Amino acid sequence: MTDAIRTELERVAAGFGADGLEFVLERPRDAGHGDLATNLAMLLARRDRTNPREMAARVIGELRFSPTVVSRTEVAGPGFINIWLAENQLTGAIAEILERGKSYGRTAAAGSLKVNLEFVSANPTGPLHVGHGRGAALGDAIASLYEWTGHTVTREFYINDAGVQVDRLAASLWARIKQEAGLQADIPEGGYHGEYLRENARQVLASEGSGFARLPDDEGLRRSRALGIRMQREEQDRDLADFGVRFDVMSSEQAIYDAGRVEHAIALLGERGLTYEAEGALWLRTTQFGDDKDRVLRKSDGSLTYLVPDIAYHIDKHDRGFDRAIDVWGADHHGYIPRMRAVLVALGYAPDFFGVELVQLVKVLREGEEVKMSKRSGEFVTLHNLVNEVGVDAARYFFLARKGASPLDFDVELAKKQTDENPVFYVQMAHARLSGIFRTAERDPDAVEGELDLAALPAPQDSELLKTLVTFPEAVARAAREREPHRITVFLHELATVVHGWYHHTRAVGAPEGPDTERARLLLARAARTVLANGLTLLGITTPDRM
RNA sequence: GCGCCUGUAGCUCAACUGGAUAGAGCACCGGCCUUCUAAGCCGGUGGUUGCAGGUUCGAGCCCUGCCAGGCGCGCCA
Repeated sequence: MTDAIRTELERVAAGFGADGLEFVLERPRDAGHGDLATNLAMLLARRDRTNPREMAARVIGELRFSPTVVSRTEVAGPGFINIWLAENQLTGAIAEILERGKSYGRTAAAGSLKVNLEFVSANPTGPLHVGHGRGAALGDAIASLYEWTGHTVTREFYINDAGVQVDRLAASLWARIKQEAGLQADIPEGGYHGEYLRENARQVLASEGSGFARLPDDEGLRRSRALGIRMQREEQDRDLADFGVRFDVMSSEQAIYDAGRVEHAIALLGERGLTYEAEGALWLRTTQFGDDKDRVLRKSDGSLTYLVPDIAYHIDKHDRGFDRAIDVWGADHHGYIPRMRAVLVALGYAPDFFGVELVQLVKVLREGEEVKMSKRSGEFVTLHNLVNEVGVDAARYFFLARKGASPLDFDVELAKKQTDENPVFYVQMAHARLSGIFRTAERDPDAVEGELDLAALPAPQDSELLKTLVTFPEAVARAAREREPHRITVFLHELATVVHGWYHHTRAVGAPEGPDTERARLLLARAARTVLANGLTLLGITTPDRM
């Protein structure tokens, strides 16, 4: 809706010799400041060191808006240009919601990108915990935001099935198997002590036979490794599926080794002159590309550092033709970003090819007390338990209610509450109430059609709702641009507030203002229900019709 | 010691790439059910945006220096 206005402002800006100037066109907080406002004139005045209000007047003099688009403009405050839309703009915007339905809010990107979004990527050494859940919710929502703005997304999970961690898993499981069979064995240093491995051990003995525990250590370890990875992977996949997260591609570190891509990566870096030998090790010159020290690729004992398969993996993503590789990482890995970026820049990839979204820790609170997590001892809050307790909708909403970089307090009691204190219920309730209107009217909401008659919507709550609805596509676009899904939860909460106020103060079915108003309010209710549903669906949250 | 993140109402957080009078929820106080879901609505109390400077028409946002918290700084992953 604002495209035509932006285009005209850009034309005038170009006339002032400010082609491509990045000005803001936004909906002011204060309704008295118009439907839209721009700081264009203030930016021009700054450039020319002239009076911003005079510049605003000159800009307005150059603007040629159709009266069917803009009804009025004014200079305001320090030099803002406030713009009032023609009424039929709002009618048209609502018509667009009704027409586009489930796809309202989707926009086509100027240049459609092929995006790889890697998230969760947990070691296959134990159950997913709440931190993984936050990463899963965030990654999935960012992926959806890219899709909603016209890009193609591959959701990808990287399985670290080749490193030291899975060696420890194998040794730990092997020890548990022996223990379950009544033999003497200890969990090794740095191993996994969780109860889940005892259970896995019993499963192995049940399926493979009790003789399994008496295999020679090398064979027992080898087979424990494969079985352990498989069992952990299956459990993780089940937890993710229960959480509503689906991956397009599961990549395996081992497979990258097996395909020779790791050695290939070292060779490639060598060819580019990016490596050197020193102190018996092979080093990578990451300092030339923004890292604060060079990094070892091959240790003096001949083994590779974990950096190498990660490099190979990111080269692989590039080779698969992605324009963007976005990784969702735990915040404790942030020190790792400069070296990975340095490598990819060194290889000549575009600077914005690689991006990282950091996820801060989740603190789980129960009755005001922190539930402590310790992976080493195996006592931690699993995603599975959390979802069982509070449900997928609440878990997703809570994980997405804050930007990823902020630490999150997850109040289990609040998430379970079925009252308006709980934001997810508050938002879903708005949707359910709108659905209730159509039950009362005995109408299928999608069958309510016709042109919206603004004159039949006299209540201030009517116009507030109208104006809130049409900002949804911009909210989506911005959330996508910033990779910040929390902007959608903020929008949804605001919209829900407006819906509840509208619902309370006005009546659709049997509207006292008459049948024209009833017709218009049913259309408005349908549009509001659509937008709420689209926002919730984007975040992977259900849209109940009754609660 | 160095780097990254964070610091906004009693608590949890927003704030549209530097805009107009910093906003929500919870908590607290006071109202509202003959009404499509009171699982809701309306109003009120509550702020030196950690501190001190700087940049400019304008700073919660940018710069500098402090303070506090978290994370990281390995030929571990």
